Amino acid sequence: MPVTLADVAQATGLSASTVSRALSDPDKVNPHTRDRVRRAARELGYVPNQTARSLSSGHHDIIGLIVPDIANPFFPPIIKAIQARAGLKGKTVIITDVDEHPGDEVQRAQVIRKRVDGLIMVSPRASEERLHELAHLNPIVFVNRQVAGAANVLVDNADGMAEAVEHLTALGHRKLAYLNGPRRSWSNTQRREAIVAACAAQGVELVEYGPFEPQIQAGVRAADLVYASEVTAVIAYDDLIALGLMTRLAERGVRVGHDLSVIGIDDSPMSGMAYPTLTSIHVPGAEAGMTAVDLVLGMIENPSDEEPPVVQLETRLVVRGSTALAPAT
Amino acid sequence: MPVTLADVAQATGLSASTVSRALSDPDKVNPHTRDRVRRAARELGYVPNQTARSLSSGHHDIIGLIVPDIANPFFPPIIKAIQARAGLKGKTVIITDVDEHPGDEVQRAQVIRKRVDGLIMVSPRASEERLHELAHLNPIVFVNRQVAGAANVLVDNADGMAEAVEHLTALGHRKLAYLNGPRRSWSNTQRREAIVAACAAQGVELVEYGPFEPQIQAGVRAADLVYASEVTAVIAYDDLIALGLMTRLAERGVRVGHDLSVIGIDDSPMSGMAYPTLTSIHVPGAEAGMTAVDLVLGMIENPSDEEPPVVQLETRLVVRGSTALAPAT
DNA sequence: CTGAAAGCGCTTACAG
DNA sequence: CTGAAAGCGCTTACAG
Repeated sequence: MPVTLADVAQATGLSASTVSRALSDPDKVNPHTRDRVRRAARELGYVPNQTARSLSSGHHDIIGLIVPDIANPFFPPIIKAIQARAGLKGKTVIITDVDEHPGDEVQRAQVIRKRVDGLIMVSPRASEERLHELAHLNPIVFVNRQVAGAANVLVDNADGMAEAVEHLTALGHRKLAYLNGPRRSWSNTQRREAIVAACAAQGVELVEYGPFEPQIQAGVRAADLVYASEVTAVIAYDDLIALGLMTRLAERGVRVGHDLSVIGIDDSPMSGMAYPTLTSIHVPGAEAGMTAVDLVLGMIENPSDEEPPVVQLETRLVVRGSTALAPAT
Repeated sequence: MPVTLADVAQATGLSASTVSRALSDPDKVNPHTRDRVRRAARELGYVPNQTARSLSSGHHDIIGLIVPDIANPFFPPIIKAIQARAGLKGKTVIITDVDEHPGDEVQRAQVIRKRVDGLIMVSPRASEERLHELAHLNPIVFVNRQVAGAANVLVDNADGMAEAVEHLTALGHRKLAYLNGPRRSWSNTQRREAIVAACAAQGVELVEYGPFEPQIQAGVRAADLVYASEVTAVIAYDDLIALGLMTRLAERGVRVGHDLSVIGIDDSPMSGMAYPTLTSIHVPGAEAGMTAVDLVLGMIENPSDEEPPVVQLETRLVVRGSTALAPAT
């Protein structure tokens, strides 16, 4: 039923080979022939069958993207940046959401790898051991997660975290809490180590709570722990936890940005819309996504046995309304 | 390099046909043979090439999903519901985000249609005329958008809107504003007609503003118009606009849920987290998504020339903190 | 229950 | 510059 290459060949009286070339490698064909083929193709409504093309050419012009949770506002900007960048280079991206199930990450990657030319995995939750299994399948780049020996786009939490602690110190805070992200989360380990170091360096007392899932509800739970403690400032593993925290504290009569200061991480779009607006550590997600596309395309075009590239990006603090002078004691 | 069916055939001394059957249609093969094949496949690390399988079988076990904007919190729950439901039936879904470009919707659909068995389009922005072009390509179902003669999962805005106006009337509001969504948006037309009808029926005065894009920033702009007007309550095209509105009004000293009542639409996860929490009209997105999967799979399995199915789902009002008694005049 | 053969719709060396 | 042929890795009637 659908129009095939053979139909176009027949209509023009040319061979399938020539039609194929005219359409996908025009330089190898007489300009006049090329135009004739193109016109016929258009008239017949010919659309190449990508599946057949992939099978014979061995490439798909598709990049696979695996993310933990598209409902987490940290990811959409990254996904969009990746799609935009890939589109610019003529590649399509197919997205898989694994719903925060670490076990699914590797399995889903296995399933789609034969359909894609390369993979990007953003903030994977699986163990490094399991991620290693993937490193040799396709060109693959890991974003926001260090995997030894693989291509990585990493975000250095240290700067932003140091700025955050510095900011709080300058406002007179002497005792603060860190709300941990998920147990075994690589990002959380990075963030935790950065804040411990920053607090030690700046002589600030630190208490920790958690682990908490990166969800608003977890922040709501955290609020009661914070309420019962004596800290004057809180840094949360991410904006979602921070937002849940603020909501619940408001219910209990705590004025965030007055009685208590709160800092989130990710600088997601919602941070500017919360009440009060949320001071947050900006993580360059879109930039990381674009970089990942460039890396993976480079690896596809130019498969080498050299050490895979590793790119480091920086974080920085964005000050808004949720941080203020420590209350007088 | 990768292990093929032929490798497994050779290893077992069987033909490729038998190996193929043992793996994908086990009932057609001697149980003993089947086990032998499976063991060999496992040992060799054989993974079927889906591209080849698709080319010869003619199906992909993939459903294509096209959404306007994954960063809009209305969509992730729908996407997740679709993925979950499809996964249950052994299908994979590939998501395409068209970044609110109506022109891309049809084009992207054309591009992926040869790679998928069916399409789901959620809240498409393109003209009905253009959408009609797609209706005959694949099995396709349109969610949250009426396209005559095609399979539709629709959401009836009338009930929720009537409840919203009723709720405000009961609180003493007599003059309210509707913030329109995008010009030419089908949903906006539905919502607008529903509110006009509800206000007329209940004797409430209505003023309109907009069009506004479904983005927080648009709500911020809307706030100043509302501020300058004399309404005591506002219903926004969606939660994002409502949230932007609330934020900006708070900045200007208006106490939402006291001086002014605000109602959003979509009941997105953020509505419970805003301050005050946002009264919103619940739209059954997840349910719509699951229904769409069932419809499209039904159409794939059972292509008929009968009238494509149309399912209607209901909306309802969820009351939270942003609506209150009209201020005494 | 199993195998040989054709075919899915392309691409791409190889000749000419 | 163009064509005939082989091949990508499977599936699936058709025989036996």
